[in-house]
Amino acid sequence: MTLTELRYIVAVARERHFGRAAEKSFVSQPTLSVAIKKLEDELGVTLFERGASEVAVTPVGQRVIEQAQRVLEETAAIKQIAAEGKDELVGPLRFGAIYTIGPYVMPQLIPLLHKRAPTMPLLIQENFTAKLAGLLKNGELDLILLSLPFSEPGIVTQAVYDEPFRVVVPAGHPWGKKTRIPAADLCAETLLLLSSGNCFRDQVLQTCAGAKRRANNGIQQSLEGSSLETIRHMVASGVGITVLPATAADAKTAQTRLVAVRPFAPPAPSRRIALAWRRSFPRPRAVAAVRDAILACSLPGVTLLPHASPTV
Amino acid sequence: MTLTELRYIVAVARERHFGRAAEKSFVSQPTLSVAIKKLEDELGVTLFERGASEVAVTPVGQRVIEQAQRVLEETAAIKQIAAEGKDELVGPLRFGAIYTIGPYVMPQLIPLLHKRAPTMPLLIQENFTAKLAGLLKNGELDLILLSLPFSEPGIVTQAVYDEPFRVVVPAGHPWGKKTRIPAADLCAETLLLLSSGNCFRDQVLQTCAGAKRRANNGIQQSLEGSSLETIRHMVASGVGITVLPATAADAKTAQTRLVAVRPFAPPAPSRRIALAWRRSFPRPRAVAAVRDAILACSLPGVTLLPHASPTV
DNA sequence: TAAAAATACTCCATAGGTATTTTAT
DNA sequence: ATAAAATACCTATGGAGTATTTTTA
Repeated sequence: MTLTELRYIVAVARERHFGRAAEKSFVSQPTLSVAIKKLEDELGVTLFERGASEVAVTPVGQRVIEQAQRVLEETAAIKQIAAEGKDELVGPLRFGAIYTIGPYVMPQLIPLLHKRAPTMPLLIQENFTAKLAGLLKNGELDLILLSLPFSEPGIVTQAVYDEPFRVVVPAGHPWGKKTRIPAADLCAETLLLLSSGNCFRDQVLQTCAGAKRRANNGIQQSLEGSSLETIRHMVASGVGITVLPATAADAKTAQTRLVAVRPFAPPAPSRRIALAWRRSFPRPRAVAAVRDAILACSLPGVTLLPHASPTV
Repeated sequence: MTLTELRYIVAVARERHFGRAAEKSFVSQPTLSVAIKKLEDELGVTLFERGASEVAVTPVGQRVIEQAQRVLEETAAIKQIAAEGKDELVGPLRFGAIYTIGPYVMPQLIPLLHKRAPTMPLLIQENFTAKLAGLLKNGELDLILLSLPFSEPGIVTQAVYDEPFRVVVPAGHPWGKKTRIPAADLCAETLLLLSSGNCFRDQVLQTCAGAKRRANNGIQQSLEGSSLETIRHMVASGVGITVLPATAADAKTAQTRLVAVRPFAPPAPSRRIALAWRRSFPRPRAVAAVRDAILACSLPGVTLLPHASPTV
């Protein structure tokens, strides 16, 4: 049984005439006759009573044809569904970001993307890189925003922007008068850091480790804060100093006057932020839309990388 | 889009593995891959995300596959309907008989056929030959029982039995003592006949006309009765004599003692009763079942013709 | 005789197979 | 290195065509 055969019997039932039905079906009359005979043989029933100059539908034929019409309608619905799903910017996109990016990008990104792709709601989740990577791989997330380096089999990444680190000290701290802070200077200070599991923590430690090698010094102490915002509060209250990504450091908050934000002296440490998705994820245009929207956000201090190539 | 392709995507969605889905579908893995790619191209959407060692269904794919399952279910229903309609002895048979046969055959035929083919209800109708022929030709009846000769384009007839005519006279009538009545004797009598339109009336008149040619006599008078039963009542009450088919004449009724039934002298006039159906009517076994059932009825005086061939 | 469906045959598109390559783990 | 899907290529079924015959009104 084929859908074509079903279309044929419906046509004959409508026209009650093989020749006319063939015309309407854009095939020759013998094609139609043969196909219908084949279907009748397969079903083991006679669908049409062929009288000279008149074709009548048998009672079984009537029921078969009604059912055939139902099949054809449901088939048309498949095309309809596919057509609706064709636009990659339609349908929810499950989007994840690491804790140290989400709070500073999402507030700008969400309204912008909602304007650009109103039929693509974002389902957003913040978590650690490792957790997001797992969700991405098993298909519970479609796209994640994280910090490089990141490499997983089957996952494509594409850099979006570079984000320099900033030194954040309490207002009145002596460094507040310096224009640029050398990385090595940090090693002698009490640094407030995120709890382990956050990649940014490791990046800051690496920065100091790199500086340490050159300066032969060590970080004396590092208190742990649960989020960048908590850490900034801690800095504002004079507990210590910290290093924050530019988007977090430059964010305007109530504590803005209680802290001083200073850039590093070259070579300024930074992190490279990238999007990551499954190589097989079938909505490249959705990814591109998110990427373009991120690039269009005015993120303080970052260097946009609009021409970065995707990397496996 | 083909039903086979739909079966394939449903299989892959079930197995989440092309190779296993191919096995379950009894085709090779490349066959499946190619078919699914073809469908995806046709629909313009990606149905499956192929990751190494895992196949995931895309959101559109999910909806397409659910719809595909619906299509396949409806398709299975067609086979179901056909299978149910396959038995020709299932489903109503629209059956007609002329006025002069129906009342004498149906009472025996209906219960017998109900026993033999309980799933084939008879929708019965009595009428004149001409009316039944019209209904048969335009498909409002499937099968009719009538008296030959009968010839219509596209209609097949098959004789079932020969039924001799009988002379019916009031009790006490002088012919009651005769064993056999020559047809020519009728011409001098007042004959009670059916109204015109009944083929039996014409057959009786023809019988007498034939006898008349030999005997040079004419029927003096013919009163019209609306049915054979009415006519028999009229004979019983002495209004006249009549000619009835054997099944009508020999039927046991309250008037049995008030009339005498006598056979004709050879050559005994008779009528040949036949079934008629459209040449294209697709239930020959249903026709055969009715025919066999009629032959199995104990109809008084008739000569069964179990080996008569169908005639166009 | 005319009109319609069935049949005969021919052809080619394509569904399906086997062998192989590509890809990702 | 292994497992899975994709690709390449070949074959054969059968869908569709034209021409013709059969059938019936």
